[in-house]
Amino acid sequence: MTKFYITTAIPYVNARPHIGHAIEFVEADVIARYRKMRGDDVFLTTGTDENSLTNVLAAEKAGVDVGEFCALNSGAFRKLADSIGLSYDSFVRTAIDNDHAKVAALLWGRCSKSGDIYRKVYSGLYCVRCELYYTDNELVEGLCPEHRTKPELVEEDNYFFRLSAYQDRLLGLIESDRLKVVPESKKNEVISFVKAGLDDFSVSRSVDRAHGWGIAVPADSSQIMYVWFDALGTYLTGAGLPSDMERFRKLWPADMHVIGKGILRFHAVYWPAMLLSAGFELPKEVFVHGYVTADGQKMSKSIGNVVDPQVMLSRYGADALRYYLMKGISTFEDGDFSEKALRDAINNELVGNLGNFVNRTLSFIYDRLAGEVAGQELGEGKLVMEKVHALAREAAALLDEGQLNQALLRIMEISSVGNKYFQENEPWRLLKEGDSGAVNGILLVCANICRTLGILIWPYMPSASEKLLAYIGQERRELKYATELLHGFSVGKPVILFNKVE
RNA sequence: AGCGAGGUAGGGUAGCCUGGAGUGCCCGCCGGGCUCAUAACCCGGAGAUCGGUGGUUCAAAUCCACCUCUCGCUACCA
Repeated sequence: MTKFYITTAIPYVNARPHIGHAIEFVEADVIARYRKMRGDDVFLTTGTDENSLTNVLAAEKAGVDVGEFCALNSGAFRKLADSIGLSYDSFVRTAIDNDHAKVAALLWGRCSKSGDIYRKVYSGLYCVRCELYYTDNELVEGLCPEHRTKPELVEEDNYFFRLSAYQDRLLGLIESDRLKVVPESKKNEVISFVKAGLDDFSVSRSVDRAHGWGIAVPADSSQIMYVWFDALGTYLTGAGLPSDMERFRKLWPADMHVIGKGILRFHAVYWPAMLLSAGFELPKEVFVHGYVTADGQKMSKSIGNVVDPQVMLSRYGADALRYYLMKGISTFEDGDFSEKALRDAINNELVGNLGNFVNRTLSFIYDRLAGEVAGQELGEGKLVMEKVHALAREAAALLDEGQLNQALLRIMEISSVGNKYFQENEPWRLLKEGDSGAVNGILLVCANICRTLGILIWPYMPSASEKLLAYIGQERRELKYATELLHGFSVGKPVILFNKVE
């Protein structure tokens, strides 16, 4: 059994989850479930990133204790993960997970031992109101782009990581796909970023500037780790380091990090460099998805168009939301979320195409054939099954490449093929004419198509899949069964898989 | 300004890497069929100078150059 260790990025908890977080959860979950269907031993890690100054500021603004604030928002992310059906095996909270603090310290210690962490006086232009350093070219006419104020020249003593030393090795690893960056366009971005030259980056903050929040630098109580330094370590923590070394040895290195495009550098440059320095194996793949806009506009609090996934879940359920996110938004590009489109997809595709095909097939068998179809000469149905199986193999090949959106389109096409076949062969007419042999053959084909569909939709819509497979008495959902032809079915009374929305 | 992503029928998309008749999908529109099914399904049709110009080629939505428009990012945002 091949192990497959997959991670989602860990979101900041400075605000509640929005629809963009939901799409990442769904994407990672679809891949995880697909790998399970293929027979892999899958382990999925997620969690929340809590040691950031952003969180402290957000908590102060809300007038709440930072710890409570993080716990509250982390809970909201966990609730989203649960309700959207993310099949995670470990959930790391960076602020309170004991193992995680140990991992951060261990990582620091190993990088330090390699000689890649050093102290340096850093001076830069600092905007007090942003609490951020700016470089000259970020400033607009010498002023903070946000506040239009003149930044102060601040000097601070920090630790730095020798990223510059890894430039050539990183380039080689990424170009050769030893560290695979998907899609190719993102790989090219990383390559040009690395080629432009890598600067060492600061990996600590003064306790003062960090407002005392975060993981302390080992043996220096005046400094706190830069939030990304500890956050990336989550992937090691999730795998079991350091308390469950047996699991860690089995899972590491990660097979896939699923991330949004905004944090590509951290995952494809900083993180592998840190791992090289610390002497850990590198992850195999960084899988980068786009961002989601809402009704054509960027989601933002000021516009007031932030889509709350929890509201969508309560209105339409996890399967429908998962379906729409995977079908309506392309896997690697930015995409638009609209509730109208979601509702249309439910009514026209889930209900009209998939749900209807399953329903007309199963209710026909149940009502008119006493719930049984048995082996018959399939005739033309054989060609239809071949087409269905070809589409199933195509979908699987696309899923292998991470083309989640394209694969789902193929799967839905199977349902269209089924509807067309049913329509053209008119089993209801043949039944009246008394040709029960032909009717049986047609319905056997349709039942087999239902089974193929039931298996293939599992990564996308697990509940509907399980329901459907249960109705036709087929619980097995390994991928190999999706292209297998069964010669007999016994179906129970069908229940509606998807309901129309008004 | 720099970097990045896009511009394909009324709307939304796929195709572009690995050129080969504008090929496909979803919605909308028009007409027809059917009645097993959640007023659903099936068939047919109208509608596109594939952003523009130039180039490479026997052949370009697809490759190259330039132009134009839109959008995003610019370090702690999935």
